[in-house]
Amino acid sequence: MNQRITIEEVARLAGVSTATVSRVLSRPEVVRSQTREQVMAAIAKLDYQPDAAARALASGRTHTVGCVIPTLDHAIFARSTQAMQTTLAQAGYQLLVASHEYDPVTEFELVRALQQRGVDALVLVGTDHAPRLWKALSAWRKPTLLTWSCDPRLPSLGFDNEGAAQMAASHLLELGHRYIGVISGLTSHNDRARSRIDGVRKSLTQAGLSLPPTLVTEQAFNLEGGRLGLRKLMASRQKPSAIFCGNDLLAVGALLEAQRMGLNVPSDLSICGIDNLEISEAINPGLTTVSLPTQDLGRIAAQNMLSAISGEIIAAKSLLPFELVVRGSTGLPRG
Amino acid sequence: MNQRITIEEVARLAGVSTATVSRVLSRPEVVRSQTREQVMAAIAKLDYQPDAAARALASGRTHTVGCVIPTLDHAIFARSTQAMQTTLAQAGYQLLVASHEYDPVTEFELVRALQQRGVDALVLVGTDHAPRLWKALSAWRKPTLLTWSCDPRLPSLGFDNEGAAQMAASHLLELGHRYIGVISGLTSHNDRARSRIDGVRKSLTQAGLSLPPTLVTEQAFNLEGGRLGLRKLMASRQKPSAIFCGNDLLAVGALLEAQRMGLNVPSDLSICGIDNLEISEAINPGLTTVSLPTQDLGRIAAQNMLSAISGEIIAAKSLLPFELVVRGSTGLPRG
DNA sequence: CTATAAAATGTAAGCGCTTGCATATAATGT
DNA sequence: ACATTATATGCAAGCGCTTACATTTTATAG
Repeated sequence: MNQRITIEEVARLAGVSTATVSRVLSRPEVVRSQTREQVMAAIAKLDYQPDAAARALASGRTHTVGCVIPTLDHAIFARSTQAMQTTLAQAGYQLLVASHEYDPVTEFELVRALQQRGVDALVLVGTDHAPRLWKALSAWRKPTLLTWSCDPRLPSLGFDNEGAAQMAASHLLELGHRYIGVISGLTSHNDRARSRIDGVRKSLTQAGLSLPPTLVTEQAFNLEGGRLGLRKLMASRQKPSAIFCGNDLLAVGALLEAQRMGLNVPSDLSICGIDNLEISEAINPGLTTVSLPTQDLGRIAAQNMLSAISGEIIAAKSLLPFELVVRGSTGLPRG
Repeated sequence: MNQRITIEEVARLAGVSTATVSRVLSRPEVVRSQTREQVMAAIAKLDYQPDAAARALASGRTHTVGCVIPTLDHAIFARSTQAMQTTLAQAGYQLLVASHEYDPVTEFELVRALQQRGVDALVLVGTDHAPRLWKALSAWRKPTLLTWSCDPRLPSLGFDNEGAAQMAASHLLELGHRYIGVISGLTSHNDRARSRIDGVRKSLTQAGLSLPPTLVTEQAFNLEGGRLGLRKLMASRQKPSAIFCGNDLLAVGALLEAQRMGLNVPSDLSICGIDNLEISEAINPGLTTVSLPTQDLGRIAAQNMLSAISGEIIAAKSLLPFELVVRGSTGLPRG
C-alpha cells in the first residue's frame, strides 16, 4: 500500500487519539457529538478508508458471511444468493461466495478457506457433506446455517423437499395418472434430489402403486438433462402418462423435448416440476410446478445470520412454505 | 477466537522459528525439505489454519479478487461469475462478489467496500460508472478490469456489443426484413444495451433504412420484459416483421408471447437475440441469436487478474469473438 | 463550591502474521 | 583443511486497527 491514509493521520488532523477515531467508526454514540463531527470531517477530508484486514485482526470480526453453494450457474442458487448478498450488504456485511460444483472435496476445502478468512458466519446448502466437513463445522465457534434442507446437527432453514414432491405427485395421481415417470437430478451429494424422489415414491405407495426403477432416471441439472431424461423414459416398455421432474429446469427441458417428439402436453403426457422459475410460467403450456420461495430463502438466511452474529439465538429448524401451481402442462391421462 | 492455533505453536512443535513456518506456507521452495516436512507435520498435527486477516495485514495481499456486477440473478452474469470463481479458486484465490442491481450509487459503495477489504484486484462490468467511481479506481494502485465492454480508461475484456447487434440486424436485413423492431434492456447505466441499439441502427442506416422510435422499446431484463415489449411493438401502427432483442431473455419472452398471441414464428414474425442461453437452443423454434462466450469471459477475466496480480502486464483491450447462430426463429418476411 | 458519579477520551498492549536483515549452516573451490 | 559462496534459518520490527484500563473532563448532588 503506497501511502494509505491511516487512522493515525485522521486522529492527528482531528486533534484526537486513534482510539476516538476508532470509536467514531464502530460505536459513534459513545463519542461526544462535537468530537464526532471533527473526526468525521477529518475522515471526509482525507478520504480515509479503514483497512479491513487490520480491523479484522484487532477485533476478530470481518463483517463477512461465507456462503458455499453447489454452483451459481443455476437460477435457484443465483437467486437466493443474490437475495442474501443484498440483505447482507444493507447491514454493512459482505458475502463471500464459493461454489464447489457438487464436489464434496472442493466443498470441504472451500469451507476451510472461508473459515481461515475469518468469516463471521457460514451458510451451506443441504445436508450431504463429508464427515470431516461436519467435524470442521462443529469445531467452529461461529454461526452456521444449513439451507434448502434441514438436519438436526445444525440450525437449518429449508424446504420439506419430500413434501413438495408428494404434493406434485398427488396432483398427478388425482388427475388419474397411474404410470408416473421421474426425471431426477443427480442424487449423489444431493439430498434434495433424493428427498424428492422419496416423496414421489411415498405418494405412489400410499396410492397402492409403485415406482419401478425403469421409470426413474437421473440426469444433469439442466435443460439437456430434461430432454435426455424424457427420451429415456418414453423409450421404456411401459410409457408413463405423466412425468415428475426434480426441478423446473429438467421439467422445461422435458416439456420442450416432448413437443419436439410430437407429443401433446398435457393430453399425451403431463409434466410437472418443482421451483417455479420465471420460464415455467412463460412457456407454452405453462408448467405445473411447486413454487418455492427461493428469494425469501436467501433473504431470511441472511437475516438469520445477522441475528446470530449479534448473539441472538436462531431457530434450530425452520421450513419455508410452498404451494402447488397448476398450469397447462398437467391434465387428465388419455382415455 | 477462543483458542485458535497460532503460527507460534506450530513453530514450537516443529522446533523452528515462526519465520520458517511462514515460509513453508508461502514459499515452500526456500525451505530445506527436511525442515519443511517437520513443519508440515506440525501443521497437520495441530490442524493449523493461518489467519487470513493477519496475513493480509502483514503482507498487504489478501488473495481475494473483488467483482462488482449488476446482479447474479441473470444467467449471463451468474455464468461468467461462476467461471471466474472456479478459475480463481484453482489458484488459491477467492472471489468476493457484490451486486448493485444497476444502481450506480450502490456500485460505488460496493467498490469502496471491496477496496477497504483489500482485494488484490477488481473486476467491474461495463463502462457506465459514476465519475467518483472512476476517480476511486484511478487512485487505486491495484489491477482493475472492465468486462463485457471496453473503455480506454482501464484494461478491458469484453465484446463488441455494437458489432454483435449489427451481425444480428444484418441477418434480418438479408432475409429481407424492412421493418425491424427492437426490444432493448433498460439503457440507463447500461452501456451494453445502448451499444446494441446503436448497432442495429447502424445496420439499418447502412441499408438505407431507419429505426423509428416507435419501433424501439426498453424493458426490464427478464422474460416478462420481452413479453411486454412484444405486445407494445405489435400494437404499433406499422408492425415490424422482425424483432431484435437486446438479449436472449427478452427474445425468449417475446417469442413465447408471440406464440400466445397466435403468431407463427418465424413466418409471421422473426425474432432474434444475443447471448445464446441454453433455453435459446431448447425452445421451439430455436432462437436465432449471437452466441457470446460468457463463460470464457469469466475464466479469462480471472486469468488476467491473476497475471496482473503477479506483476505481468495485461492487454489494455481484448475483444472476445462471437458468432451468429441461425435457428428457426428467423425466416423470410411474409410475401 | 466541593465531592462524587458519569461520560468522554487517551494510553498502549496486543491481534497473528510477514519479511528485511543478520546470522548460522551447508556446499564448493583451492 | 580453510576460505568463499550459496542456502537456510532466526530475530524482531512492524502491518493498522481495537479495546481494556487509566485518566481526564463534564454533569449532578449536596
